[in-house]
Amino acid sequence: MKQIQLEYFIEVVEQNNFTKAAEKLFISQSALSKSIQSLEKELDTSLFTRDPRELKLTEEGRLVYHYAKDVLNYWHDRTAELFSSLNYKKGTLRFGLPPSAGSVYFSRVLYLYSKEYDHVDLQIFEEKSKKWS
Amino acid sequence: MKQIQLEYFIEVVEQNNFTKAAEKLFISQSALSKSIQSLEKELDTSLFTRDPRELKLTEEGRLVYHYAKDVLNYWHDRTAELFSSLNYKKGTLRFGLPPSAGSVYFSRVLYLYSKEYDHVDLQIFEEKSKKWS
DNA sequence: TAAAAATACTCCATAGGTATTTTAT
DNA sequence: ATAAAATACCTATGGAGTATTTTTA
Repeated sequence: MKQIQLEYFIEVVEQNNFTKAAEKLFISQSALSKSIQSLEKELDTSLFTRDPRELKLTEEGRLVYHYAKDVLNYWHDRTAELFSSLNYKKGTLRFGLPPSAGSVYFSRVLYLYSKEYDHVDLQIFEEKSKKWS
Repeated sequence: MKQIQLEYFIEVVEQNNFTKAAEKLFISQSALSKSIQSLEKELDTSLFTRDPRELKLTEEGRLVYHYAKDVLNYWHDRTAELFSSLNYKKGTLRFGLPPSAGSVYFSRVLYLYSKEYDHVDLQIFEEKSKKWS
């Protein structure tokens, strides 16, 4: 059982829809589907009842959801503590883009970055070039 | 930061020696070395002072060791709870081998199995074939 | 019949292995 | 000179992508 699978599973539960969750996660619907299937296989249970009309968590799915939130929260909190104990150079990464480009093109990268370095205060903004200082 | 890196790091600390830790982990010394290096790179710190004569944890290494023990314990405990809540078919896997073969040949497989399925009570024994029942 | 998930492939990054080199006493 | 870690190089697996098919209200 990998962290990433639990992150993905949580997003599917919260969106109650694979396709929307995949968008939020910036991965393909196919990749997400396979990831959840591998989790179900490992737990030897099914986490959702799949109708094209409605996705519903099973009883086991509910258990796994609470478990996943719990362990990931713990992991993230302790990790944040570790990074501050290490006097990790916390800081703000200022990241400017010309308005015409639109930060949407960078979303996947920024998303991945913010997951990896969630102890860094990431600010994204768009402004005319004269404002940059 | 991956679970596996933390498991490896803990073993190196507890053996105080890369080569011995690699044996315990059933991976090559090279793979272990690279794994610890990637962890050091990610944390942007060095975890050991390396002399060929003595390996010593740095101050940061000590912090990371306590962190690693903590988060992995939490992860394992919660996971064990999840598996029992799922009425996971707990049980004993009895695994017999002819004495001549020697279970040493299966050690890597068994080691990996026991890490993956640590909620299963795994018993390993060697006996003459007449005793099997 | 349409929307959503599953499947069939292809590709690539990374974890691992073996063999060899470096390092410090 | 030696023991231990690092490095060079190779391989294979798993996670991701695109395109397509299946499913059922």
